[in-house]
Amino acid sequence: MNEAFSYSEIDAYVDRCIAITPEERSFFHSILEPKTIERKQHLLRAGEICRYEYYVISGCLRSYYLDEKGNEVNIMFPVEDWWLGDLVSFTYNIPSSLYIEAMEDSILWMINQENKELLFEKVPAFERMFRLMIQRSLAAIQNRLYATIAKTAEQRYQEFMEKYPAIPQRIPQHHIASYLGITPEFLSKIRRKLAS
Amino acid sequence: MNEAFSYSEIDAYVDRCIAITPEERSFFHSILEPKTIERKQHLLRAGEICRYEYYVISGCLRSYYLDEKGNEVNIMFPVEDWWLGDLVSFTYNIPSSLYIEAMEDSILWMINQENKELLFEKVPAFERMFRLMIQRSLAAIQNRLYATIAKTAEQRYQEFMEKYPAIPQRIPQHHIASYLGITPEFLSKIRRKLAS
DNA sequence: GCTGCGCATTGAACTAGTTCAAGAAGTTGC
DNA sequence: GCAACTTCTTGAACTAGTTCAATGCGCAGC
Repeated sequence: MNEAFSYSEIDAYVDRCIAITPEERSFFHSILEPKTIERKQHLLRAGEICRYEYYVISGCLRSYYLDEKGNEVNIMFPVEDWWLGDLVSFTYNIPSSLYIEAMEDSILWMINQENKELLFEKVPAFERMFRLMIQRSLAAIQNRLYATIAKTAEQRYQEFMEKYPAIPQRIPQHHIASYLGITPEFLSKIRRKLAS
Repeated sequence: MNEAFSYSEIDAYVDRCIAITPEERSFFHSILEPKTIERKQHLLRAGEICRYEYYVISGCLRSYYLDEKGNEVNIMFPVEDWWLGDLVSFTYNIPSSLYIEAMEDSILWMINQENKELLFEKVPAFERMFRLMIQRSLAAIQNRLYATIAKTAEQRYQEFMEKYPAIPQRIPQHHIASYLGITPEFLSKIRRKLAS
């Protein structure tokens, strides 16, 4: 295996959530599979079943779906130290409605369903780690929903820039507009206004 | 304890998620505390720490927060067989930003943090049940976010009516407007248009 | 060093949704 | 049976955000 596949980042992630023994850690390592993906390639397409959950070692991706008019609607931009996948598709074995595209060449760990179950069985503490992870996702997406309902696009853009200052250097602006729920043209106008 | 506090609904909920032994079920019952609340009373207010998670045996509630302008923004309308609470406040022991108000006289089971941890320790299967519950919440709120970003208010209203046809009989229309992220006046206009 | 493409910007016309003020209708309290 | 309150509706003026078409700019390919 290539030395780019380091356990140190994901181990640090685990350690921030739960305490495990060296043996448990080895078992965890044994079920992780390495994955590389090139810029512009898709990790998942709508209609496919999401068979893995992914942890980003390095790189930057974009998950999105197509709305009824066929427009891409961006959901998140997973970067280093994030988990991604389509939880619903993964859990219930149903076709995903998401696309996941690499925005940069990216290096990931992945874990399949069967092994995830096996992990929960052997090391129940991981059930907690994944519960905490989902809980954080839930809190984040709740905040985003409330912002979308109750705040103007300008406020949402400013909050996005504060929360993810590094993303705009890695992701084209029209994708950020779609994430914010506005058109690229309107985002451009917001930026002009804020610049003055 | 009043006979209104029946275990049958919550037992059915548990059975749909996990398999447990009679002893485990008894232990689960032993940590449930009964709670009744009258219409217009608050179960939680912003600033308080949410010490319980609640399961609705009967009744109907409303969770909301106040936006920057002081407007109430409705989040959900928990009814029979739903869980509610402020997960973030409950988990991290931080002040909640939510209000929870009873829209009808309601009957609930509640479970506190300490006992929830104890439950996870004694019966790890419950860790799974709560993970599944959060996962479903996550999927639901994701759908709602995408609808809010990519669909018109009219579409969102129609989907709400399909998904929760019983709610409008229990909740005033202006609260539904706030849930949908629009003004009561505009919802009224949508209804007029759809009626014709 | 040109060609073509993806990306950001601009302006004008438009539409979805808001705000405010007023009025009607149903409900609750006493 | 009236008063007070809450809810829903309506219309007119307004604003946030969209759509469409055009322009310019940087940069990758050859």
